[in-house]
Amino acid sequence: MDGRAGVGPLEESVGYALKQAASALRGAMDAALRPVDLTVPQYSCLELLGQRPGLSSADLARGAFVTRQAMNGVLRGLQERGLVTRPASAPHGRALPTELTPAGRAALEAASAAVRAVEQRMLTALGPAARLRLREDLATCAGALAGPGEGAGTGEGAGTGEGAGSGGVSAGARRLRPRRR
Amino acid sequence: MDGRAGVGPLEESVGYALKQAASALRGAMDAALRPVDLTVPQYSCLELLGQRPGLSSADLARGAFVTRQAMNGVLRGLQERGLVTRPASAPHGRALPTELTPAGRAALEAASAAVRAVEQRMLTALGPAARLRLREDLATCAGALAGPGEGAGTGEGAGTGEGAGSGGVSAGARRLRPRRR
DNA sequence: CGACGTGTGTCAAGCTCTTGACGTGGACGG
DNA sequence: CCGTCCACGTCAAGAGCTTGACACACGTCG
Repeated sequence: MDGRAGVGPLEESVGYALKQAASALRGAMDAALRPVDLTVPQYSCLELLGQRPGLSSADLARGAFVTRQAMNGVLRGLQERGLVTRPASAPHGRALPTELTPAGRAALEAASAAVRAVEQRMLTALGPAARLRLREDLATCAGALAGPGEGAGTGEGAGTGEGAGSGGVSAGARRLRPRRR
Repeated sequence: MDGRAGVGPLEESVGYALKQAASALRGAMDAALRPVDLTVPQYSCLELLGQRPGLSSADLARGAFVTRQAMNGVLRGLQERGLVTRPASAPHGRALPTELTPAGRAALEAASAAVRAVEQRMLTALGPAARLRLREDLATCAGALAGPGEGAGTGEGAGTGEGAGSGGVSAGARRLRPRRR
């Protein structure tokens, strides 16, 4: 550990800072969710279902930034625990609308409180305006990265307004497996 | 997929936006690094070594936000490919200082260009001031999350200044699994 | 001088997630 | 009316990472 190498370009990279913050957030969330016996994907799933009941497995997967298979496994585990319910037959297409059970809602409430505390701690040094701007900038970055990779929606992506919502979870969440063809 | 459920609190959460941006960035980086036959951890390792030669495996692990074992596996693969060199015996402690080979430096150059392009695309809608502020805010968030596991107070400095550098990689890169005992 | 704590490298095991491919049900478009 | 395309769900396999535990070296303190 010599005193060489001050701050390199690494610390100047936004991507590195993003990875660092995401890693720290994930670790803190994992630690906070451990007492509730929930992993981060499981919590994401519950939170998604709490705010948008009736989502399908694929929608949840996109919302939690994992693959459909992973979300299916998570969903299966939650279902075995009695936290979510899925009808055996699809009412409309092939999508099975998932919903929270009372137990699931209770678990979500506890987990959400813990996660909210973590997020507050993360943002403790930032003012309200800075938080809002940070959120918007992150969404902008994600939107800018989602578009040109394959050629989906090109129009927006830069504005502060997130014009999503009509679809399942968020229009900007199409990554992680689209596979151009 | 009916047109229900506008934008929920999910879109208002900074943590969610952070996860979204990190996921998009990782996907884009993975796609950009595929032609070079490098994974994201491998690239992180090379980039770290390129900017701070002589780092040990543990230092690299902290810098890439993975465990020592994972970084050791990455390092082994890179060493087999002839991209990095590690002395068989430790000169000082037990730490083996790793360095880049010419081939590794060449691979790093190509990969770094691809990653830089991705980062530029990600930040295409943000001005220089916004980028700098985003980077600082992210570092602040990571710092605020790194310190207090659950015991320390909330009043952590976490200013914009990153007073790290003398040690391995960055002082803010706390352990991935401290596990107090 | 010897004991302790810290940090590092390594082995082994387990798990989760990703990648790849398949079959099926609905929605267009000819 | 039928063919094509797209989306959802599922199975199987593989790789990657994390967890847990061990042995060794250095610095420090009693």
